[in-house]
Amino acid sequence: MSIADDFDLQNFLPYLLNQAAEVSSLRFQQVYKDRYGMLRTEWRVLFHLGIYGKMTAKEIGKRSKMHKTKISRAVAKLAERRFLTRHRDGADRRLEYLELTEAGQRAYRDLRQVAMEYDSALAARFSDADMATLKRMLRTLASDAA
Amino acid sequence: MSIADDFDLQNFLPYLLNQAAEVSSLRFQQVYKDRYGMLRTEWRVLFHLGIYGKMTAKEIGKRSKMHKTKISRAVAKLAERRFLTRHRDGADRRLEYLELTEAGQRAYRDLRQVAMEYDSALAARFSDADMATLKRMLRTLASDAA
DNA sequence: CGTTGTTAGTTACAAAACCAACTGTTAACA
DNA sequence: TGTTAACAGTTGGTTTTGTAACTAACAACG
Repeated sequence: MSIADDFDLQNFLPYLLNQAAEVSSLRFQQVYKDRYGMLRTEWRVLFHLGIYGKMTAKEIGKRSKMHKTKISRAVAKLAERRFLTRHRDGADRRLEYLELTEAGQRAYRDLRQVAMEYDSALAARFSDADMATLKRMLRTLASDAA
Repeated sequence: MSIADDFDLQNFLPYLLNQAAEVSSLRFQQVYKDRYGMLRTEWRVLFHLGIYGKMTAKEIGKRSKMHKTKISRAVAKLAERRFLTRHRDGADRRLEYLELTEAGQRAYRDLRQVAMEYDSALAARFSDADMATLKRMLRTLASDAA
């Protein structure tokens, strides 16, 4: 009972997912951290704006599932560093449109390149079929844990 | 360039892994948090001791890849709640053996049951072959990001 | 209009994580 | 032995996150 239980942590999916996520995030983190002093929340906001263009904090929240306070702080940091600008909506003055500056777009394109190369390096360790299976399953798991 | 870029965040493996990990951890977190007021670090330490039996903080660190300060604080909390006991090694007095108390083992067995049921529920959404592929790939990714 | 409810976003405070320096102990080896 | 290095584990101070309450603006409906 107290020694050598047969439950295996390495087979417990949430644990395994966390380990894989942590390890695989590390190298990319080093780049956006060392190169731009960004946090995870910040590169995510940067990427959302880089990919989809101008949008509000609310929309970023819906797409990324990040909490609005995290987004608010990430936006403040990115604005302070002149990576994005904020524009109030004329009709509904609660809304604020966020848009990358030239500097923000340069940072985005730079990091996007790193991300793509890193993703390819990770994918190279597996067959195309396995990668497709993996991504499909991860998307299912991410969309809602049964 | 600024609008509708073609990079897809949902295909960037580190991002996708994080999303899946976060969502799939949530339900289990609710149980150990609501039922025992534990943190993630604490259930991990509890499980390591429940599964492998008596060991030192150092060994837990090696197996779990958690930083020693996290482990130290989790152990302190678990000891305070009488879920584990600490015994100095007679020969090398730097070492401290950690072992679950009866209460600790009860908590472990309770949570292990929850974990197993949750894992089964997650697995039920996929074929056995796909689950095997998923776990194999996650283990590869967790062991070292190329 | 005016009250009540809802929404977008921010701020304040507490909880947790991170990093570096620390204590106490053993090992290495001149 | 004596000195220096290495190791197990802890503590302190800062950063980051989480939670809840807040402000400012709009909407619904009497």
